Amino acid sequence: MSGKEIRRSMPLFPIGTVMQLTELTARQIRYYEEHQLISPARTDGNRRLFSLNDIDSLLEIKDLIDQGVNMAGIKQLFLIKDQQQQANVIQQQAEKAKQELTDEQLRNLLRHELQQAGRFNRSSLRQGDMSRFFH
Amino acid sequence: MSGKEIRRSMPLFPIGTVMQLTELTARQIRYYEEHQLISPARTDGNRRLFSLNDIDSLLEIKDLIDQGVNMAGIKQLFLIKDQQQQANVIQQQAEKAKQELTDEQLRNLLRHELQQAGRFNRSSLRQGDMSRFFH
DNA sequence: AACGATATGTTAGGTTTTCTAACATGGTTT
DNA sequence: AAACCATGTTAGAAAACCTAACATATCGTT
Repeated sequence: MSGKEIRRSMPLFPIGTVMQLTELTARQIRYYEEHQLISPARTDGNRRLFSLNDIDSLLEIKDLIDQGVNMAGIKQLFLIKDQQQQANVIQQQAEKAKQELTDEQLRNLLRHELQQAGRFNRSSLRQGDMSRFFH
Repeated sequence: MSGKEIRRSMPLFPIGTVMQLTELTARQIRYYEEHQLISPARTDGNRRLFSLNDIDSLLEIKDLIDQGVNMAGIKQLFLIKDQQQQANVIQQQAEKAKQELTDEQLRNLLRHELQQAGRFNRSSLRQGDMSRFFH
């Protein structure tokens, strides 16, 4: 339950490993970083550490480059993808919020009804109290 | 479908990353390797590269050491665990083989029965042929 | 209490990997 | 042809890692 699991965003891999995993050269990887397509973390000693997400991005970049897309194009595509993801997150949050709100409302409703019932009971208990006929 | 996915046995992490992930010192990690509790791969330049499995093992080792188990004990525990896993694999293979055999047998049975039925039909068609009463 | 073994720390010297920065180059675009 | 883009190549420096050796604290055993 602590920070043991490996998250997709954890900086784990040195550039050498990433080179093998992606079949990109160090030069290419650094160039793509230079153009802000990725933002690998750094060690205290200034060495790059890549996450699984970074590797995914690099593989996407590689694909797109193979298809003739240039840096600017890839940047735009990534922006749009981010926006979509952002939209998805918001969508999910909204959904969740709605769900929670519905629950909340349900609880309110329930409480309200109980109170109503309570009044009812009270008034029904205090038989003979005609104050309810006056405002 | 190619070798893209990250397997638990892939050598990926340098010792520095593993140190952070496991909170073990380099000295400890190398010592455990010396005692053959792990066998990380090496780069061409002789640097250790650890897999997710290695990291799992190291976390287990850490746990066991915290519980007072020594190298020899851990080695035995790992041996037993390996044997059990091995047994499980064999068990699964047996199960699978049995399944396949059963299917095969079923097919054989079916064929056999059809042949029998065929004979039956034939014989029933060739009414008057009494050879079946002789051996 | 002394001893030896175990697990780990520490240090030293050497090698590999990675870093930045600069310049080189082949293909495109203008 | 000139400029640009993506990448290669090189050089020098720094970080990370390697092995090997020696140091040390904590044990269990004698």
